[in-house]
Amino acid sequence: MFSLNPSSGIPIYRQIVQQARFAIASGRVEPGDRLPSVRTIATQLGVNPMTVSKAYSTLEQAGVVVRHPGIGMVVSEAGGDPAGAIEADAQALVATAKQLGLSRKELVERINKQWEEEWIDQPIPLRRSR
Amino acid sequence: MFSLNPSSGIPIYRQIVQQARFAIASGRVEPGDRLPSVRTIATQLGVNPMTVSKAYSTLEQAGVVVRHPGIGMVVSEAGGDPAGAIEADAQALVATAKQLGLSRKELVERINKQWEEEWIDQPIPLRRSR
DNA sequence: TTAGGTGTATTAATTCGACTCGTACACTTT
DNA sequence: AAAGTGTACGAGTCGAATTAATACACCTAA
Repeated sequence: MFSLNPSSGIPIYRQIVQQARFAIASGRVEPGDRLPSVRTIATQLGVNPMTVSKAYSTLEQAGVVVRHPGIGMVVSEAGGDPAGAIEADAQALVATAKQLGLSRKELVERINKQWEEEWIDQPIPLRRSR
Repeated sequence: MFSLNPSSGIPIYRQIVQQARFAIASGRVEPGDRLPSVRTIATQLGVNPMTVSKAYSTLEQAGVVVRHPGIGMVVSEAGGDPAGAIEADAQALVATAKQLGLSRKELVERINKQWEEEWIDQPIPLRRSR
């Protein structure tokens, strides 16, 4: 279910997060399904359990997954509401834009522009430059 | 013209960049005006000239300012596109949104919503240019 | 020409956060 | 209990970002 791309430069725990998200988005895993245990994945990937745990914590934080003590991580009903997770970023952006005197319209334009320039994170990572 | 907030955790050179941008956005400094010399600011803030230089380089890179050899840094004609200042925030937001599987439309909606709710201290009175 | 101004290339020291891992622990199921 | 679940805590490593010291190239104005 999970695999690593060591040469990607992308942190292990993020690769796990991405792949889990992709698995859910594609329907390969459905709400109510259990994800593999921390140790299962850790052994499979040759990685420390804590690293996998960090990935799971991230997913839980995002509401993608629910922790069931003694059982494991289960995909949540909605698969997580994305809106909450971007709250902080959105807030920062709007605040800065207002300080600079940008209009709402101009800000939205900027977002649209950025949207096209930006890559979509794929399960198989790509090189990002800045 | 410039001041530092040591407890903010924001790097010195970025504080300078930010303040210069606000000064321009608010009309306190206009296109054609000269910014204080590197050493003037450095002395005033008790900082190394290179730190100020880095701020200026950043501004030049963004097209906010033009380098006049032997003279100094002068605010460019357009004063730079204010939208450039939110580049970083916009990028972060879009990246997060995409990772969460949000559509462009949904993201824009979120922004609009945030725009209504948000009102934060605005350090500097603003003036829309152009 | 030269004195005094401009910004900066180079290099190095330092800080700081992200990432990973080892270990031990609390907890639930069976 | 025994065997499974996830995790708190701490330490180690690594690299990027930040700041500084110094010396330099350049332009202006007298």
